[in-house]
This record gives sequence, C-alpha cells and structure tokens, in this order.
Amino acid sequence: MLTLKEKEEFKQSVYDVVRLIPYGRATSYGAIAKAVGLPHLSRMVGKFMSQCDPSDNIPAHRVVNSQGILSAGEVFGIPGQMKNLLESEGVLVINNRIQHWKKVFWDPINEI
DNA sequence: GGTATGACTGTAT
DNA sequence: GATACAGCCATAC
Repeated sequence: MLTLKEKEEFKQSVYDVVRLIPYGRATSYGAIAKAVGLPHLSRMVGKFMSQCDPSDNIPAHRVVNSQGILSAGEVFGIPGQMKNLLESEGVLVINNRIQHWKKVFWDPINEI
C-alpha cells in the first residue's frame, strides 16, 4: 500500500515523464511505470491519466499500451480524438494502432 | 472484507 | 494478427 505522500510523488513523476515525451513520439504505460520505479503499477498510470489534473497540461495522447495500441478509446472525450492528436504530430495511426511503433516508441529510461 | 472493474503486460494458443 | 488467461494493484460498491 502506498502512503498518500508516495502516491503524490508517483503521480507527479508520471506527469513529469509524460511531459518529457518529445513531439511526434510516444511511450507505454509500463515504460513510464518502470521509469518512475514502480514497474507493476502500469494500470495506475492509466488511472492517473484518466484522472489527471485539468490544470496540468499532460499530453496523454502520447501514452499508449506496450503494443502501440490506443486503448484509451473514448476516454479522451470523443472517439478518434487521440488518433487525431497523434496524427497531427506526424504519428501515423491506423485502426487505433500506431504504425512503425518500434520507431515511434520513446523509452523514458534512456532519457531521464 | 469479498468482488468486480480498469487508458496494463507478458506468455501461450 | 487475434484471443485467452494469468498476474498485477488501487478503487468503488
């Protein structure tokens, strides 16, 4: 069980990492969780994204699952929004899946 | 306190 | 590639 303080640190770390994702790149929930030192909390990363502070500017559309699939779906408000944002950054998305995932993938561990 | 659920992941079929 | 299943952990009821 995480203390309130640890939870807050975890959340902030996650937000920090997400904000570090370069334009036109993307990463996975698991990679982020690993980067902040909690490799088994990938589900919590997703939860924080869905509950992220509206005041914080989090590019959550650059975070997908380990296979480059946009599992967020309609959580972004309207279906296709996530796909739109990614494609506007030059990331090709077909059928909710990022193309050339290996090239688009950005590993936080190599950048922090 | 048990059960179901979720923006997950890895392995197996 | 698509499905199924088993771990994983916080939350909601």
